[in-house]
Amino acid sequence: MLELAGKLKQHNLKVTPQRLAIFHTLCNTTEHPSAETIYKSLKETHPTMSLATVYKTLDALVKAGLIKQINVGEDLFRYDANTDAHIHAICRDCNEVIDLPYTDITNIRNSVQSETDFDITAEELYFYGTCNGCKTNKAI
Amino acid sequence: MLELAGKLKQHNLKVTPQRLAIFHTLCNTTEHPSAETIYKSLKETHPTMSLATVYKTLDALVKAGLIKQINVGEDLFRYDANTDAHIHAICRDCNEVIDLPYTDITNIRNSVQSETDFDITAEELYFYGTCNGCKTNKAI
DNA sequence: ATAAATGCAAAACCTTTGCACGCCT
DNA sequence: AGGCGTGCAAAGGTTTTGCATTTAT
Repeated sequence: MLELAGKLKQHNLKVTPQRLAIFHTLCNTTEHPSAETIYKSLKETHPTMSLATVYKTLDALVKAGLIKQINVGEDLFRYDANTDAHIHAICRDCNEVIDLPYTDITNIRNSVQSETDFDITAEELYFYGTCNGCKTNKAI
Repeated sequence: MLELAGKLKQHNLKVTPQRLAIFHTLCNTTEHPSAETIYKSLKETHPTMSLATVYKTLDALVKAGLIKQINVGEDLFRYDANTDAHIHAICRDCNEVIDLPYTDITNIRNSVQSETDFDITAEELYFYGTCNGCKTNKAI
C-alpha cells in the first residue's frame, strides 16, 4: 500500500483514502473492471464513495500513466493496472478479458512505421474468441 | 450501387433508400465515420433520415457481416466497410483513423492460441501515434 | 492557509427501444 | 395482406460537470 501512496505523490496527486482504495483495487485484480464495478466493490468498505470520484480518480491515474484505459468493444471503458505492453484476449460469450504474455510485435510495428508517416507511440492488440470455460459449457 | 442492393438481398435485408445511402456512404469513405457523422452527411440529401434508422441499419449491416464496428478508444463507435483483415492507425491529435495494409500476424495468433485455451475467431490491432500532418503542424 | 479532492445532483452524450405509420413484396 | 422498415419521442446507460463542503499538504 505504501508504494501506491508513493506513486501518487510522484505524480503530484494528493493521497486520499479514496484514491488509495481505487488504485489498490485495480492493482489486485486481473478482471479489468469498469468504473461501475470498482464503485460497487468499494461500496461496502467505503460507504461514502461516490461514482463521480471513481471516474475522476481513474482519469487522474490514466493521465499519470499509472493505469491504462481499455475498450474491448463494449459501450463502457475498462481499466488495467498492468501498464506493461501486453495482449488482451476477450471471450465473446462471458466478456472475460485476460492478459496474455507479451509477444513481440516489433516486426509489425517497424513495417507499419516504414509504410506510413505515423510516429507510433502505443499499440493495442486484441484477440476475440471463446474461452475454455465457455467452450466447455457449450459442449454440454 | 447495384452490387450494394444485391449484398443486402443476399442477407435477407430489404433494399430501402436509407439502407443504400448509409451503405454507400460507408463504402465510399476512408474516414471510419460514427453513426452521427453518417447521419449528418446524409441529412442534406435525405432530409427525413432519422438517427435511429442509421443506428438500426448499421446494426443490421454489422450482423450481416457487411461492415465492421470498431472502437479506437473514444466513447463512440465507428464503422468500417473494409471487412478484410487489416490494421488501424489512430492519430492522437486529430483522431484520424487510417487503414494499413494487413501485415500477417499469424505467428502471434498461433503462439497465443497455444498459450491459452481460447478459440480465436478475430483480432484487432491498433497503433496509436501522431500522423504526418499533425507532426508537421507541431513543428511550425 | 491554500489548493485540491470529494460527493451530490444535474446534465451531457451516445445508443437503444416502443410504437404508430408507411412501404415493399 | 402481411411483415418489415422508418421516424419520432422517450428511455436507458455511461460518463462528465458544477458547486458547496471537506480534506491533504
